[in-house]
Amino acid sequence: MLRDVTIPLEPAEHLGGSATNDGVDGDDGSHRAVRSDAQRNHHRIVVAAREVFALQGSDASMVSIAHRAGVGAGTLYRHFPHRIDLVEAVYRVDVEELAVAAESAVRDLAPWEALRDWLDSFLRYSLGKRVFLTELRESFEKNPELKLRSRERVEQSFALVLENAQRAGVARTDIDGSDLMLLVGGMCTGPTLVGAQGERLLAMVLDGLRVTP
Amino acid sequence: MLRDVTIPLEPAEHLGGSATNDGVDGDDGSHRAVRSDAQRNHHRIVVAAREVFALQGSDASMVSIAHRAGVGAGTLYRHFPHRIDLVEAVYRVDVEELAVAAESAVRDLAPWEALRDWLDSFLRYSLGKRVFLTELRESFEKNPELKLRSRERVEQSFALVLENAQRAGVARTDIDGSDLMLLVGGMCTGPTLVGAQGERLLAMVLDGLRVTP
DNA sequence: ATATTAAGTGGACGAAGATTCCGTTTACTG
DNA sequence: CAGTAAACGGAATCTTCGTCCACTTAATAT
Repeated sequence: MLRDVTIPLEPAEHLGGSATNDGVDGDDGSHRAVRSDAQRNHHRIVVAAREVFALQGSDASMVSIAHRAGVGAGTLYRHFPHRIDLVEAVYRVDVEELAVAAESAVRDLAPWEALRDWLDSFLRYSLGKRVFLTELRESFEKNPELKLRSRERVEQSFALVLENAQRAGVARTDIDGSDLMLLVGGMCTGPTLVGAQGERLLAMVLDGLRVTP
Repeated sequence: MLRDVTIPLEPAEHLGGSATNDGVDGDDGSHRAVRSDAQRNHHRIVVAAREVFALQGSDASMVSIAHRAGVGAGTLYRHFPHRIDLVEAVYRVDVEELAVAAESAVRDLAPWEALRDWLDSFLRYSLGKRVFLTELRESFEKNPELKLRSRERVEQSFALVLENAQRAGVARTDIDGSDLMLLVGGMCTGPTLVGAQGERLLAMVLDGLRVTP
């Protein structure tokens, strides 16, 4: 996938950042366009990072990523001031897919089935994207003030499917989306999780979630 | 496997590694007793670590702990070859308390109440001992082969209260102690957990856990 | 007491990684 | 083509982990 869906790029003005200006020149008009080599390097770094993360896990060093991308450390840090920025760039597409899946589930399925199916998608996703969830968790742990876009996007999806089920009267109303994300996300980032175990636990959580008839 | 019941609280032994020469070796006969300064330093390091962890959180450096204990880095590493060994030593008492609480709950309460109460204790404990759970999780993530005694002790407690309820027919039988620990522990190590949220989620988990009448 | 000796000590040291700094290069613009 | 700001890259710095080893000391033997 080289040219992916044009993700609505945001002004990117959260703290310190403005790092992930994704190659596309926003026609502000007042300043120069983004240089072509910068665009190219940005892309190469993301690709290299994806490869290295897949290969070495989440303890890959920044310099090794820079080296594989064929750029210097300074260049990497110019584009991604913090490690988490790079991680977010790598997994942006996946997160977007999850969010879209939540929306289609809500649109196409009955409320309870939408909730169940999307949680199941999330679970299967987690099993493959442990690196991402781990990194996310760790940066958030280190600095809870940090607003992580991908995190918020996922939280929105949790809220979407849950509130949809709550409005339909099939899910208990004393918990909210971030509660549920804490529970399911926490279990999915557990280092010991294996496939069948996740399904068992998810079934139990769904039983606890369903409104008692 | 039977495990030796640790009668004394502060024998100067090493954890981890392969040398599981545990506790006060009674009649090895051939070697010297533990030197008094070694014993003293062991204790001072644990005390210093407790203070530093409480003060700086889990990202406290080993050298800063060594310095506060008034010993060199080498001494610290002699006593605690890995960071997790130190963490376990610091929180050993707390873990033991939890385990004892599980046993008394099972002894003194009805099965379901024992399960509920102990999970609640675990939750309240987690809120205060975030450092411990985080460290535990991280070392386990880095090396899943590692056998961590405190982790096993907690897992045993989960299994105890759960299986007790299952035998009494009040808890679903398709999950086991480590499943439950993954779920509840995962949620408790979440960086965003706050008091009321934990209680809400725990109530839900208990609903999902209770056998449907 | 004193000598012996193995265990214990502490800080210097090297590896490794994160992040910054800055002289040089390069792609746009006029 | 020249001017310029942006981007580059890698050397330099900083921090922490963990090891090593020459020296010290407490327990034991004499």
